[in-house]
Amino acid sequence: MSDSTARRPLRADARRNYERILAAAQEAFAAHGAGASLEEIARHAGVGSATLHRHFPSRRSLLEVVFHDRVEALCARAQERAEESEPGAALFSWLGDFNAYAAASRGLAASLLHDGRDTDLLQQNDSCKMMITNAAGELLHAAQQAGAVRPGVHAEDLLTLVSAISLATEHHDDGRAGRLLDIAIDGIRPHRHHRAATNREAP
Amino acid sequence: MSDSTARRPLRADARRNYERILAAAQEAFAAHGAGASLEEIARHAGVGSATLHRHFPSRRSLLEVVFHDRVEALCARAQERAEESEPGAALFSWLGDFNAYAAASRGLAASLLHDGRDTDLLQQNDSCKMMITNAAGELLHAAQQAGAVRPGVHAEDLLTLVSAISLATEHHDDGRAGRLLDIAIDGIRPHRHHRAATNREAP
DNA sequence: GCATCAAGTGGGGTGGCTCTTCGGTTATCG
DNA sequence: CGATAACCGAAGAGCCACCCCACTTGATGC
Repeated sequence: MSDSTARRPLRADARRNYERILAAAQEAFAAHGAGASLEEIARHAGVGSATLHRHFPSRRSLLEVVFHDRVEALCARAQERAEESEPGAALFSWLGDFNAYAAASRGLAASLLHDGRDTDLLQQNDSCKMMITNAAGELLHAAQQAGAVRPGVHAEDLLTLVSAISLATEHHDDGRAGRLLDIAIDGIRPHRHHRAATNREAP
Repeated sequence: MSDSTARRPLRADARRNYERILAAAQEAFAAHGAGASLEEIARHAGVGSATLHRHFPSRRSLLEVVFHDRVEALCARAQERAEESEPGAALFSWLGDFNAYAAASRGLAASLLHDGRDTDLLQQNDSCKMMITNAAGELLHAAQQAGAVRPGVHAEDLLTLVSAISLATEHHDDGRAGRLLDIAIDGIRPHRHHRAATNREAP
């Protein structure tokens, strides 16, 4: 194994500041979204902005750590869903979980879509995105095996879609997110025969 | 009718600057998205930033005018689609048009989702959003009448969904936008009888 | 205990952004 | 051609992310 988490014991005050920044960031992102002021976070944590930038070289790296625990819980939830339901239902209800998590912690969806322009070239450490993609991928694969989802759909596409929905509905308090998610879920269900081109069923 | 377009003849140099700013903005938004620097736009237009802010009090108002022509064309396209195809096909192909337009002019999708936080309270002049919502609404209504789209879907929801897809896929050059759009379209189609839970069609 | 010193810190600087103010310029009209 | 109101942009206020460097402090060996 690599020594990624404990490269060097990290001095006590440094660790303390690290945690303070994290707490302040969690609060700020929840209150003002993923674009919250980093300087404000540093101020609220009682450290200089230089300290924040040393611990977290980019806004993205901060988001990554802040959301890590939550993402881990979400992935664990995927496991539970897989065990307690049949594949199709497991995937669909987990997508609901995802949406709920994204709504509860603003900025998560934006962070997952990650616009690419932030870190420009280094994109190896987007562990959150990878964790979720993997979790979604397993549920999706099982659902496809069971015939509850049609084969053409890929995990990344699905994740992009629900992230996009969560991001777009972040500011609407009506049930829009749920309705759009339902549309998306119906959209990945298998086609039932595609009967004829035009249907002329009079209601 | 009101005198909205010609309240007062507008001095010649003012009109000239107005057009220059618009041209520079079009270019900048296309190059850097809806968040492009206003100062950079002013610089590139050869005017002071004060002039830009006088003509366009908010970023949103600038986006509105820049995209107005394009949006008008898109709405006209909706009319054409309605006349040349049956209702369902008209809506679905127009959604493709929408996506193509959004991809061609970056920032349009972001502008339509408009996050709300920009102008905060005054939202009466989002004419672009209204024009598109109306155009989509007509196509949608016709499609629902014809039974090609299920009744529960609302125009605003549909617009939010496709805007979200366009925005999320803005940075991906693979066919992701098209695939997600297909999912969305399948998602608004009427359920076909809901026959049994699992289908067992052997191909 | 205490001296040593690298790891860690934050004040302050740089440059960029949005948006406003205000004295000077200029198109327009009598 | 002169008056005047419309129009202009340089300069500045108040944000922001990010960086440099002299100073502080926790860890460690004696």
